Amino acid sequence: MHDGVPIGEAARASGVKVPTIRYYEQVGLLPEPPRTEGNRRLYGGRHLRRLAFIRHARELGFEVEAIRTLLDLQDNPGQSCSPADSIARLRLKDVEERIARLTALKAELQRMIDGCSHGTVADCRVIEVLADHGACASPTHR
Amino acid sequence: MHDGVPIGEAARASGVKVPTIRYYEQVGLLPEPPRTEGNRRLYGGRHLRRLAFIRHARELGFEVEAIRTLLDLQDNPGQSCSPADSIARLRLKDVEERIARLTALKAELQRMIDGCSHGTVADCRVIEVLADHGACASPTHR
DNA sequence: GCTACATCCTCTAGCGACTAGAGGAGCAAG
DNA sequence: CTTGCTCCTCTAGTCGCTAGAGGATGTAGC
Repeated sequence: MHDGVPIGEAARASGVKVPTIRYYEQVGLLPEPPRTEGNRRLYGGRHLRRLAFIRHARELGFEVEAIRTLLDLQDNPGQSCSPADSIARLRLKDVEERIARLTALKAELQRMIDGCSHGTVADCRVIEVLADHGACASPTHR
Repeated sequence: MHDGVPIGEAARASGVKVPTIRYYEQVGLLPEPPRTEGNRRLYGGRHLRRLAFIRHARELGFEVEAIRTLLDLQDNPGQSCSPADSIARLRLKDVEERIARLTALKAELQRMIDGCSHGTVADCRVIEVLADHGACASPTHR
């Protein structure tokens, strides 16, 4: 029965950097852990699990505000999960939109690069396309 | 022969917001235009073309620093275009990586959402997957 | 006990690319 | 001459951290 691990070990265990952990505490995602006599944070299993949750959610691109809501839901498991569901759906929609935009960008960049004759800037396709949107395939990127 | 348009019209013409145009001037992407007696900026064709260039480059996701280089190149058209080429290639690589990551995320989010039984949080798949990375298909997202 | 060194603490400031807002001046139309 | 729009400068805020200063605490070896 020990009373917890220091922040450095929590960082190693979770893959979240030490200052980031303190930042999560500061913005209220992670509750303040107990401290040692010497004022050092001691993280127990509950904190470590919450930290893992946060990290995973951040990896999936959820914003801090969304994670706050998701954590609230996790704390009250009797509620309907539809808020969680809709947060995830919104996130999915966002990801899909990004993919679509980036795919269009990719095509445009590829066209730019493929058309480059490796001469001087004067007849560089990259510069030309940037200067003249009309020379661009997709008028609606971004 | 007129001497230029005010910033609001430049904004409408370019699709760049007024404060953003001023910001570009501040960080040195857009040269300071002449002013009227009443101290208002007046943009001529040269400025508007440069603004369009910047906008298009930003839409393609180039960073301000990269755009600075690209504009320098455009100003000296006798040089080799290989710096422009390599900036564009780096950008393409970045876009490709993002697409790959987002595609993995999309799959994970989809799985989450599809598994959601729309009951309570207690057995919500969304919350569960976030809490337990082991339940996640791709351990290497992001 | 003493020294070295790692780890921890708080606090402030910086990143990129804007965006928002305060507080005021200029200008065109009625 | 007033209304209402556009414009000006300036500062501060956004997001999610990250870096660094300056100091306290903890641990291992001698």
